[in-house]
Amino acid sequence: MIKAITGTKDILPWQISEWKRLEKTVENLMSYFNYKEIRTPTFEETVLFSRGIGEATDIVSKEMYTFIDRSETSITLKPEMTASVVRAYIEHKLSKKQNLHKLYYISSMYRQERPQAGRLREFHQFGAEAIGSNAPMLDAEMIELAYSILKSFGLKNLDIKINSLGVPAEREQYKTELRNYLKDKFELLSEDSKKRFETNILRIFDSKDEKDIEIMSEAPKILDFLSEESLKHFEEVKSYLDEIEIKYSVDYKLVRGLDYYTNTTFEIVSSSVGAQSALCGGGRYNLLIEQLGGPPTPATGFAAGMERILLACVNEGCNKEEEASLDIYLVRMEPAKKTAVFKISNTLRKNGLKTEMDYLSRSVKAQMREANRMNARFVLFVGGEEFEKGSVVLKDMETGEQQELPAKDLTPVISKLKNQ
RNA sequence: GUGGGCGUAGCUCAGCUGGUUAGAGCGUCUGGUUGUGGCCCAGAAGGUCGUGGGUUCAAAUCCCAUCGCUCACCCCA
Repeated sequence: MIKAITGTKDILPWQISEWKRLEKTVENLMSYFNYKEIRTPTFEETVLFSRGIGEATDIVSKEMYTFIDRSETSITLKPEMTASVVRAYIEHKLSKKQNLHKLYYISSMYRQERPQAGRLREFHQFGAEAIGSNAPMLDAEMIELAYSILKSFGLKNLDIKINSLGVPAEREQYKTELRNYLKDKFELLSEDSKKRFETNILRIFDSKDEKDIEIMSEAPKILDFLSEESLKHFEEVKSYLDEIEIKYSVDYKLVRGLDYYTNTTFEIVSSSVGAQSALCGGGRYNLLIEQLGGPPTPATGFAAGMERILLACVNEGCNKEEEASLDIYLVRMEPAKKTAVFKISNTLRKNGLKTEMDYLSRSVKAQMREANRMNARFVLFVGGEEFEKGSVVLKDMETGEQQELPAKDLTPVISKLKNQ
């Protein structure tokens, strides 16, 4: 049996309604905040991501789906959207069009990680990017937007965590300080953290090792290394959140894994999913546009994992079962009436009625069971002595009432169904 | 990449101190008088017991390998 590739999933018909509900929620809120949708290709030149996200990050160094195509170009399936959106922003010279662009997307992403609860190799994200302003208000709006979508979808048990990573110079100084602090404690660190000491020292804060946590609780904090300006930006973001009464906690351990973040970073976590509890993450990236060859442009954004949101929703019981519905089911009483039924279905469907019939030559009883299972509002019997007289019989599946109607002119049936 | 758990019917699972034709519930299908659903009743279909090897008179059951799923680490959304 051929199976779906590891880490990919089919979304089956009965799961679609929740996906659509989430997509609609996203579209709604995005429009309230005046974000415009953007769609970019599924794959890009590899260099876009290696340069944008950072060569040393896990995503680039070991998780990308990269291949050489027939024209010898190195292609990569997008592992995230920000780099692509920025590429489009630069390529189409959007900065010339207007100062600020507020963009959103809903799309699939690809990363070759080991699958687990809330983590797939092909997964879906929605997100927003506001390119062209350094206003702390926009950072706050970004958090408000992400939070509003999750709330509006029906999620509870959410926590917002924010932090500031400052600008690169400040961060470098902090890293140096951190290295000094950890130097004589190095041997006490876990094996993973020893590696992180070299690769990405900030990530040691993320460690779940008890000893590491103990060591890091005494470590210097990034907020103490921020400049006046960075600190002011951070304070403003917080005050805007306070103004609109959005609760958050400052988490100096919140370190994003992508290289391009500057100043504000945030994450929204849920206690309703497994270990992969971050439903949403984002922050400011003021240097990325320039780094990718565009004009120096400040920007901020976020991305949210749709599978995780859906999972949290199921675990919280906030999902809404959509009742299957059918306006009318046509029951064929004798095999010979096939053509008549087919013609009637054509008329009803042309008039905008959800119509179904039997394709398996089953008994009347079986057809009725089917109509019931499909939750048909009405059943129309075609055949028998009534049909000989030129009539069809309409049955209301709720009340059980039946009435004879002329087969030639189905207008009364149609208007009855449309009016109810 | 590392570690734990699990692979028996479409689904959820039982059976696993080795022993005749491998079970249940749900679902599906067909019937319960000429042409009518839901509830109820009856019957039926449906399984290479993940795959390959080994031990044995005998393997779903024990051993090994392999593949897959899953959870966690890692990382991230």
